[in-house]
Amino acid sequence: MRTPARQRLLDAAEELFYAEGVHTVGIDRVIEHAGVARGSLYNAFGSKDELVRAYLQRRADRMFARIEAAVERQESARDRLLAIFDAQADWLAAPTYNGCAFARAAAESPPDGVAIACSREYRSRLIALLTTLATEAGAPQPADLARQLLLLYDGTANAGRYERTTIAAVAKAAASAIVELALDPQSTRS
Amino acid sequence: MRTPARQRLLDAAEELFYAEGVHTVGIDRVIEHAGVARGSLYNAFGSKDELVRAYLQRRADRMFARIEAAVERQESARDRLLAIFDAQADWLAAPTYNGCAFARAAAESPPDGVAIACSREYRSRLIALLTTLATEAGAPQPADLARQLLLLYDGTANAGRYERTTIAAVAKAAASAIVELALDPQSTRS
DNA sequence: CCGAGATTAGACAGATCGGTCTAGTGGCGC
DNA sequence: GCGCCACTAGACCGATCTGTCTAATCTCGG
Repeated sequence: MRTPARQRLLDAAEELFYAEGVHTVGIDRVIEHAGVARGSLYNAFGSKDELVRAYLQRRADRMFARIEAAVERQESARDRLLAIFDAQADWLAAPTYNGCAFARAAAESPPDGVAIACSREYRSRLIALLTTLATEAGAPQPADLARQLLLLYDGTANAGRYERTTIAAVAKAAASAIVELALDPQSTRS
Repeated sequence: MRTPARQRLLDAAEELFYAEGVHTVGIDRVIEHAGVARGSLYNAFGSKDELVRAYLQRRADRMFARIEAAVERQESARDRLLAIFDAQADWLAAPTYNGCAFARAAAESPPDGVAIACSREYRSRLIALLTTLATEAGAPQPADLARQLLLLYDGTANAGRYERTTIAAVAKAAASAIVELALDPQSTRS
């Protein structure tokens, strides 16, 4: 156990912050749940803000990796463009799902807070990925298609807080319709 | 000025809560901005939670009224179904727009908090309205279409916090595509 | 074996929070 | 004119928050 403190703190922070909100969960809750002393937190991160930043960045990396894995799992350009909704469906199926971590953290954050910055970065990464996939799928206006799909992705994450049973299927159906019309505006549906 | 206190409190609460977040803004900020004594707030509302509830309910009523007005402004069933995005475009155009008040308040709220309850109610009202409009438009599965459109509505409200310039047009285009395919699955696009 | 750095428990400070209470003031109906 | 009620200003309370500090303990490299 050479460096368990920082790791355990991150795990505890992610669990509590995501489940209950960044603002609601205090330092004491985090260190108690991590089984770590108060000083260790400030030694490792310096402030709560930095802990929040580390939590969001690690989560962004993990989510992005899973999205990319879902993309790689598909072969056709069209399926790859829709793969982000497969990853999202997995998250929605988890019993601990509680909406988009970034959207929720950003909602609590002042406009210049760390959560807003992390959300912006995550969003731009998603837009970049979706735009690339849309281009590869031959969309006439890949940037617009990417933004449309991101809207759906955002909305699904939010709606998932209220009903989690069938919303993923609804989202994917809507995404398919958008992609369909963007790629084959003139043809009939299969 | 027979009853200005409650009114001024609600106005101040809406302004501050929406701009900066329910949790961030304390009682002192609200009463200072309203120019009202501390006791008046507790005389009128009893607690901060009740002030939040009153704020969200009044906002829900106003937003819903404007959505319905936008619906009435349209004649064709298809345009009425899309009218909610016209109302949203108006909100997005306001310089003070800061995302969906309900989603943001809910993000700060514990699962059993008032904000979650208010959000649920607002969402169900929207779903009911959209389902009715989808039925009138002749959608084969009006409930699914309504949920798809609500996803887009949610996502647009969230994305509007980050880019407000052209997102409304992107959302309406996506909504049009969804409606198009839901109502005329076989025909070609106009 | 010993010393440096990480870690521990916990007291402590300063600020802010929601909420209560009191005393005084204003206007309006009767 | 008088009483009633809303309102005001502000002190006050207990809880909670982030962050600092101290002193003891543990671990591990040299």
